[in-house]
Amino acid sequence: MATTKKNSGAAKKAAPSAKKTAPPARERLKAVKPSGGKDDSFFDLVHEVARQIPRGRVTSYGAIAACLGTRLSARMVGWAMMAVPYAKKPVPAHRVVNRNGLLTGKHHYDPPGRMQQLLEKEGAVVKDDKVVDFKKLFWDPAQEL
DNA sequence: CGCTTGACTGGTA
DNA sequence: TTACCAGCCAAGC
Repeated sequence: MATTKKNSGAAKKAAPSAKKTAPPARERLKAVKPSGGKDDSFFDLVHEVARQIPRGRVTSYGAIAACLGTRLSARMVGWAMMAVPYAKKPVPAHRVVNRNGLLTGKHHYDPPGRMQQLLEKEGAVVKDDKVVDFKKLFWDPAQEL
């Protein structure tokens, strides 16, 4: 989104043309690499935390980032989420929403509405693409972990 | 080797 | 109240 000021006329390419961009070499590399369990990749870290999210519970990127010690790198968490589908283990990315409780990543799901469906199926109430009582359903990784 | 983009957040204007 | 700026890490071209 070119949040910064350097967005001027950078609207030439924008976003990878292919929705299913090639899986991050990082993820694939460790896949074949006998890491033994954990990786030094930031992605896996995020994936692990996200997997710890209880059913019917949601969390925010900042919470995960803070849990990892990189509160200022919430962006990376989002990037890691992009690699979720490429991750070896299933990651409930639908339980990860932004600090507003808005399903920002729903667009990345096969069907754009699947994220909401999953949340509703878990018992969460989603309205207008945002989690109702998000604060109540909020699950703090640092608190549980 | 360097710049841009990106599923974000928090603070300031 | 909403809008914009600045900071962080990583991958792609």
